[in-house]
Amino acid sequence: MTGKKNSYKLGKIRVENTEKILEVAEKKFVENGFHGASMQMIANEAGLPKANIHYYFKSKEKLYDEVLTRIIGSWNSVLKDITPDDDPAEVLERFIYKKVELAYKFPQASKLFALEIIHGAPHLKDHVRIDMRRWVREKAKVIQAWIDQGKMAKVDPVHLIFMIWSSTQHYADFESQVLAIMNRAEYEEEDINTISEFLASVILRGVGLKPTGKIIPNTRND
Amino acid sequence: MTGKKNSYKLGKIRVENTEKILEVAEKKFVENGFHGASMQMIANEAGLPKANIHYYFKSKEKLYDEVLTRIIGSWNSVLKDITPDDDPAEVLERFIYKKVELAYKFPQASKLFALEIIHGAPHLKDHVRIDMRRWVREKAKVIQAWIDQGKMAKVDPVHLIFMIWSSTQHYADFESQVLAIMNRAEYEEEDINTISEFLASVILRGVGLKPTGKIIPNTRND
DNA sequence: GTCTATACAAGGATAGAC
DNA sequence: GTCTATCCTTGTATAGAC
Repeated sequence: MTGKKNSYKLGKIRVENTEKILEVAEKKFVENGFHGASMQMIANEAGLPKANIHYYFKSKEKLYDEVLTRIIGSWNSVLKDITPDDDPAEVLERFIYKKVELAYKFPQASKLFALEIIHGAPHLKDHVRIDMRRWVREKAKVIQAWIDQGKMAKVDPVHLIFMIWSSTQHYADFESQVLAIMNRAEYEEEDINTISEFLASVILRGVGLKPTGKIIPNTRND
Repeated sequence: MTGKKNSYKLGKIRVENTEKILEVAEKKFVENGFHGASMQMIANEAGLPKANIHYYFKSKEKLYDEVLTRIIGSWNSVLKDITPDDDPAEVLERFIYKKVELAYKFPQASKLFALEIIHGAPHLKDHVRIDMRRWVREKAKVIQAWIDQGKMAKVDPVHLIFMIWSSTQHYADFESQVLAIMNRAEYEEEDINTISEFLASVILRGVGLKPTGKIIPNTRND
């Protein structure tokens, strides 16, 4: 029983430490890039000796991979099940609001992913690429069905998805530029509503739809 | 005269070498990040001994700064003079086409700038920030004038500028993701036209305008 | 102006004591 | 499971020969 209690306690420390390390590592990788972030920096900020980081994660690469994997894993929730019978205005509006919310809540995650893609996605596993392609293909097919039913304007569904991705993520990835131009220290809840409404209104009208106005900001809409 | 001829010849070598170094450095910084790109790599690919890079550029930081400065300097051409009397549809359409063209022609430049901003813009000089803010304010003022004249829908001009930036730059910065999803090895001229037309059509309609159709792809429109 | 050789620091990783 | 001390590589930068 002592053994069990012991391993439980140690297990708890393990979980807490790895959690702390991953959190700090994400921040440091975003701020300084993969090579710019040193294990020493991460260890210091996590309040652990450098060797412990290597104990929990075999190498810097593995640590980075783990950070990246967790980020990607947390994204499979958006736009889960949509069908040709759904209302495109509602679905697209919800998609835009959700993406802006994610950009606001997890800007670091968005940034790290952006860095990875800009560098040519050297750490992205093949299955992720395939999953992403399938995800886009599926959603594009539904959008195309809406177009064929005359529910919305004839536009390329894939480029529409890119447009929603880029215009929403911009507020996370280019945060420092956006804030500098808007002369702000940081985003406020109000900005998030303004941004969501702006993007939803322009994009929906742009594809021949009308914003529903059904979405209540800052609540669960998923 | 010999002296003059000599310094001329040497000057020519200097220009050619610095040019080559800057070109290679830009590529390496984009691929590997600031810390990931070593002076050795850059020297090798430029076909020069490492010490020569230090001879032309005092330090790695200075080299990076120079690369960044040149990129920013090459961007002041877009949307130069616009006035409240101009036709918003024409101006915005030209803006979108121009930005897509830049993303296609200089993807590395776009990527390096994106990396810099994502990292919090630690190397961006204050005057650049100020210039950017002024640029946006000026253009926003003109757009607001168009709105006040009833020429286009009531939308926030600053967010509209962000939207055009983000959706166009996406094709450069997220190139690897876009190409993977589109199942392509690289962009072709045709893609550029498709993208420009898509973005112009959705954004213009989104702000209550009609695409003019005046722009002839792949020609000078500036 | 160019390049070889080298100084010096930083970083990733591990051995081994606790 | 934790941490100190250390190894070894790599990287920036420069001195000094040509």
